[in-house]
Amino acid sequence: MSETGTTSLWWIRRDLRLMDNAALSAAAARGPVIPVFVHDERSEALGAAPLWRLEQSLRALAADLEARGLRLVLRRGDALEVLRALVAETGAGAVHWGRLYDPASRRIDASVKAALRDEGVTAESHAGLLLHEPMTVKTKLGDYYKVFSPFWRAIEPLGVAPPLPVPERLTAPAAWPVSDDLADWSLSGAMRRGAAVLARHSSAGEAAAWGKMTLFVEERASSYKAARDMVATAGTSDLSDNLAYGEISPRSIWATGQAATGAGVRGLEPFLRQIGWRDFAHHLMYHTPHMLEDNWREGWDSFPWSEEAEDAKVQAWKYGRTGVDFVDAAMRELWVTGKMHNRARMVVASYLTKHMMVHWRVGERWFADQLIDFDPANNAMGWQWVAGSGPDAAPYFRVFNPDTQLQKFDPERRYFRRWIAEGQRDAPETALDFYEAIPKSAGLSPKAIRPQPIVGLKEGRERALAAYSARS
DNA sequence: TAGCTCGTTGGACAA
DNA sequence: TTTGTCCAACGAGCT
Repeated sequence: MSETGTTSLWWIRRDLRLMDNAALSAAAARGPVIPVFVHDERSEALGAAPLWRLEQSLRALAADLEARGLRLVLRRGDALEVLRALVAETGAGAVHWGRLYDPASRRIDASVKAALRDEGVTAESHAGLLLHEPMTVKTKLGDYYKVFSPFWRAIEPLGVAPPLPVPERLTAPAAWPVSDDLADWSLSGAMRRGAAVLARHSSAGEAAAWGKMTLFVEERASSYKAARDMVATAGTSDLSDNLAYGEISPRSIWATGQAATGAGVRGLEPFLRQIGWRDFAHHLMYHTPHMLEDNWREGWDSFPWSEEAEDAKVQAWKYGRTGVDFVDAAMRELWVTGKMHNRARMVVASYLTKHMMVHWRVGERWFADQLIDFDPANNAMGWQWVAGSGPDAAPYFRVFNPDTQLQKFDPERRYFRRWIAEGQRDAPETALDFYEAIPKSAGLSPKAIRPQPIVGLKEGRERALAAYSARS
């Protein structure tokens, strides 16, 4: 395209940001950039909350692009067909994008790359989702890692590549291709009533992500190690959904953490280790993609888990009506905020898979529909870790006791009161929001009486342990 | 290679 | 109330 160089498509995946974006930088270095997001419902069936959150992220990115004289081009359909059509419409000579590591995305990447190159178009994928590429981290014997600690010991000393700045020059093309209207995609449709509730509790976009990062470094990092487990305390970075959509990159987080540590801020190490866990989950998904669907350890295939997702007890779990305080509070936090405290995730997962003896897949699917920070690798690894079927060495008798956990990590019952309205005279907004988020057909009311536990803690634990030791 | 050490997140019970 | 010990015994990764 004339004197301004080659026009490139920046194909946006899970990297809705301008900073530290290798694909955007590579495109911008060649000339005009056309940012394009392809919504491909057939190859990526996102749940209700992730779709809602995607819309927020797309809006924020569109505004950021507009401020720099660019537009966000939205198209729906098969990625390769859409990109081909755009190349033809715009005369673009290159397509750049950020790599993903789930099996479906890898197949799409490979086919897009091969087809475009065949047609003489430069097609390049770039790293940026993780601290380190999953294929580059290997044990001394050349295998992939199956245990986190040695994995972390291997990558932590390596440091990470410094983040890239926002490209200085972002040039618009001579003419913009037509774009869908985001509103027509109805990404919030599946959330129904819940969308308005979620909107009160989350903030999307690159600027919001950096706001959280700064707040964390300045006010939370020093007490993170102890506070991160206290479920009623705002002790974490709260960046999980921003990370899930790539509004901030892990390399930027790493660099910010290192700089803060250098400036004397303490406590960043355990936080950066958590970013390492995110890498580890993707490392495992890359090397053992069956982890997303099936037991990572085949030995668990014979375990007598129920998979009745519509069972009344599973419904009670989903709607925070198990009668177990910690579990119910956490499941309601999920309805209202689209997130759940990490410790609470372990507790509700343990209760579902052990006390209730329901397959982790049922819980994993529910989280995939409800979490605004949904990430396939993190979600599958987390569920399999708790269930015992995953790559981890926790002994099978490790069954969380929700009551003990609540005493330990919510001794003043602030978390419980924040989310459970029943029995409170002046229930807080957060607890009442739950009734606005759930379907009216659920027929729940804050005036209801707290139910008795659907599975008692003692019997549940004993039944699970018996089933585990009988496992052939 | 064979042996050694260690493994994110726990619970129950006894002293 | 707090602290220690056992639960049951695998397998990853290193040396």
